[in-house]
Amino acid sequence: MKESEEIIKPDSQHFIEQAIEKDLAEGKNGGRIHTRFPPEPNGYLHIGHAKAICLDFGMAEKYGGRCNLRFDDTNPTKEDVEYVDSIKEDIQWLGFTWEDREFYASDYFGKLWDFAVSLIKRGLAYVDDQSAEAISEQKGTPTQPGTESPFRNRSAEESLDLFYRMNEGEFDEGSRVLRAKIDMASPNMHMRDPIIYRILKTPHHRTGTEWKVYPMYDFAHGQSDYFEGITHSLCTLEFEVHRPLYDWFIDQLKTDDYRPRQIEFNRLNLTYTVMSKRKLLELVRDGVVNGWDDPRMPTLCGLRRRGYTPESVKRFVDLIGYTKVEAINDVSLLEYAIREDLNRRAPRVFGVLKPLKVTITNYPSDKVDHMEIENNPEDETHGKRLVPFSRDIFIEQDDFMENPPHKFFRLAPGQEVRLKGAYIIRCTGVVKNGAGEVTEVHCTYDPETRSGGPQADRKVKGTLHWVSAAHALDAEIRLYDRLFSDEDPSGHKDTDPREFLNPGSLTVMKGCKVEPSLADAEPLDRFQFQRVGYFCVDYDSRPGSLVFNRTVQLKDTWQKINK
RNA sequence: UGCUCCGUGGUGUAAUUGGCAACACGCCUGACUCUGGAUCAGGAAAGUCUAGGUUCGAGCCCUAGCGGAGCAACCA
Repeated sequence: MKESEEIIKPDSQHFIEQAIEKDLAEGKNGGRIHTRFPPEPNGYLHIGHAKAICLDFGMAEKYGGRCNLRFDDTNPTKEDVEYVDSIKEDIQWLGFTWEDREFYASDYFGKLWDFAVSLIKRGLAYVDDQSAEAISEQKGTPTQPGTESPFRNRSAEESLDLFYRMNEGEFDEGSRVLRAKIDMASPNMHMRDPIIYRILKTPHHRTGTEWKVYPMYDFAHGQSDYFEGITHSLCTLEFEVHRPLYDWFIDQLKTDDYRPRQIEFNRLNLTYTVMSKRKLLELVRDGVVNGWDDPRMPTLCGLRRRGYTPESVKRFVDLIGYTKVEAINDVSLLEYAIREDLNRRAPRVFGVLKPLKVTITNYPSDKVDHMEIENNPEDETHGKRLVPFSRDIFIEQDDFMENPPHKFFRLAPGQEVRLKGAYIIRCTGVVKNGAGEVTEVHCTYDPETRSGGPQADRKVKGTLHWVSAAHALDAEIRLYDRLFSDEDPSGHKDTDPREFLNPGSLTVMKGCKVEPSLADAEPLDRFQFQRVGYFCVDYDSRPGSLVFNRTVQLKDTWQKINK
């Protein structure tokens, strides 16, 4: 009688949700929630960015707010429109939208300039004429305070004049910078009169040659947040020490109660790969992989080409959570996420990677039958398809052994197996080549055992996938393994991650045989090759020369037993 | 010899905010199965980095230590 008392325990909240709810409860920022995803357009997005994207857009969604897309394009020497487009594509692929809120830090160059001018006038910024080396030396070290620049106390008028001339192109790159005047003795290195503007004469991908000075990250990020009305600026842990500076600039800028708040969370690390843009760029540049979208890459375009679904990526991100602990997440959890998703939605088909010819000696040579086979045993609404069956078929080489070990449930001389969706066959003999290798297997079939037939329920140990030799389509199948053989390739101080590159990360299989229903498969179509794994049609695939990528193997108990 | 952050099964996270350490992945058993997949049932696995303290009671609060990470680009 107490059914209604069942305890509905809300999902536990991570620390950022807790912080947001506390801000909401305290009535901060008028109850508004506004986040932003701020990539620098200098590379392709990877799964670590997906973690940030899911948080930024996810928090906005959950609390009825908005999330802006903002390109952090303050360094024209590294950035390019090529990246802008790919970033937008990847965010959309994940299923998030920024609607019309596509912004650029470069949109604010004017406002940022005005703010810098204001700081100079208030005696809070100055132009420093020293070299990068001199400034760096005066900065001190984490354990020693810095010393003040000889230009630190020059007049606001002089700094202002110089700052204007810097932007007119009068001075060379590196000859002068604008610095915030804070505290050269601060225990926080970032507060030791940080450089906020530098001279850069490379044209900017959006503003061209309009500017000769560009704001540094620290001078652009918080202020951009402020200009956009961002309430929660979520970023990764390494920016923790930047937060006092973020707050310092906001303090100089704010005019009322509104203020954006930076909160840091742990970056995503995955086992057996590298995640820094720099290292990924090197792999691409040096041809270690075939581009940013190589299916072995942890980039979103790589995962997409590999056959990952956006849902599986989001599910994975959801599983790992957000904390402040620097963790390394197991790729096998990612693989679990894609298997879970594809198990539910991927149509089953037959694909034979290493074909072994089987002749069913008592099956008429001119007969072709069509077997009706379910597309997905998990969900009968996926319907059925017809698969041609004939006297000559291919099975997987691994599914036959002349001298099988104990517990080998597959085909062997004298043994019976079921051909999935067709008949039970018995091996009656083998044909060998000169080297003594089995090149063909002879079997007989039992017509009574046809699926749905009178003897269909007869138990046999194994069920094999197969394709009719005359009807099968040739395919190239690319098998992928981990790019690195070490769990944490960048975790070794004195060893280049490349020392751990896995030479077998790509295996190209040619002459594979797949069932004819795959003739019209298009790039990115996903299938389960039954008993083998999940596969996805590659961009290189053409009608008549199909190419598949293996997304992930099926769990394979037999393989495990054999180890 | 500084500052900031972080230490919970193998891994990633929880713990009603001071009240019986839980969940997922992985692993092991068994059942079922026309995928050695999936599914279902069960199991092993941490006593919360260490030492003190506060408290009736500490994973949670305090102190000290140990360990790890980040911080000295005119990168973000």
